[in-house]
Amino acid sequence: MCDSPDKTPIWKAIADALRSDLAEGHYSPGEKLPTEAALADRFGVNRHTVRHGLSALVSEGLVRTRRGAGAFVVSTPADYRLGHRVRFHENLIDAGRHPEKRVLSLDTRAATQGEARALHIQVGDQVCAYHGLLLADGQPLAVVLSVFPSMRLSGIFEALSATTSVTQALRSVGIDDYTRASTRLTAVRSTATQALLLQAGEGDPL
Amino acid sequence: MCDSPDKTPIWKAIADALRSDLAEGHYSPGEKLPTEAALADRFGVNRHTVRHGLSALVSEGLVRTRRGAGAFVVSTPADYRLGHRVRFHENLIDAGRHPEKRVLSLDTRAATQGEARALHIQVGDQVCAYHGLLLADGQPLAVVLSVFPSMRLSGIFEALSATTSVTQALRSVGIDDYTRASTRLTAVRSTATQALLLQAGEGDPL
DNA sequence: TGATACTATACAACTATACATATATTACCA
DNA sequence: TGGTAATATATGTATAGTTGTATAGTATCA
Repeated sequence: MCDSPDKTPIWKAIADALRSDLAEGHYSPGEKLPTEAALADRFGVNRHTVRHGLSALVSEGLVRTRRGAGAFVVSTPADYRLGHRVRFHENLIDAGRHPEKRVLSLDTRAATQGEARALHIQVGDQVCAYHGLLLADGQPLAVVLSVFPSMRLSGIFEALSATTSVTQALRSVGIDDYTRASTRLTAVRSTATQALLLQAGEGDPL
Repeated sequence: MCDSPDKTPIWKAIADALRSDLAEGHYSPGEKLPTEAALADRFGVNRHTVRHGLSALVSEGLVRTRRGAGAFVVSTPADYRLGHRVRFHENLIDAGRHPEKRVLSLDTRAATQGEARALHIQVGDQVCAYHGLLLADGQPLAVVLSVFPSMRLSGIFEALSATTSVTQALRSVGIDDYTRASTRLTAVRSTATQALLLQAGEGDPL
């Protein structure tokens, strides 16, 4: 009965993610895609799973592979923008809820090993850890924890300190900005990637 | 035969046995448990019975399974504490930088104690953990870890499955909708992710 | 009769590893 | 400078192992 929400194979999700990358012009024709190993690492899956996804793109004629060389873009899907106006899930979460963001704490401390590795910084380097709670209509929607390297944030901190004076008032604005800024991010690679993630199931880089 | 007046099902007994093994440190965090086949052989039962027991541990958050890889002991993270500074880091990404979002992994698992408390859900409830990396101009800006209660995300999951079924055609539309809908989530997501990471500690038993 | 618990079998999907083979890069030498 | 060999890199292929899922069957108990 309950058709399990995860029905998309990982390889297909990967194919979709790459296809959307192509459509976004992230890779131009003739350009070389990342190696299978790199992609496998990025998606946290096995190389064969990536290969499966790549082979789909190859059979679609979007990508061509050359043994020993790599995978190259042949053409970019043009029918990507065509809008079938199929409003399926327009009301997934919105439905007119207004979000709220609650700051639980903010702290400056040294980066842990994992964070350092992820951010390409030293283990001891200072990072800014933000801990917050996201609410929708008063209901907790998610706990959030972000870690930023202090170095790269120095400029931002200045901007922030300016805004911090407003404190709470800033909150909504902050959300707005963040939202807008990350909207692009989301659009860039999200649905496919998200689908992939859903399936990916913790690709811990052990 | 089963002549014994068993009141407790076999699968539960198996779960208990494994749980006590874990409690006694017989398996260290991150370590791989014996395969289902091996366990089935050891306990002299069918593989599915072992799976039933294992799934209990999984939903308890003690164990995590990866298809094709095996079952692993979840690394029990010490709850970390953040200080009480109040500052903001909201609009980091704009400032004209080129943002990128890279998905590291996505996982569905049981909520930890802290997460459950923050989200007002039960400890065992399923949550969707998203792990990503935020880049600006190609440089890693932040690691993000978000935890969402699966219940409240059911709509999104459906939406995703829907889009994947329609494949590409829906995608552009899906992205649009998704973007708008998940804008808030994204804002949340970035922060939430962190919490998870810190907890996960990302044990690198490399 | 029906529900529950377990068994049995089969297949799909993903992982892990190893090796073969083609290409790219570098080092070396004339 | 130019050509060749050696090395590293990347794809192609093969094999085996593991989890996920689906289906069907049997035994027990209420």
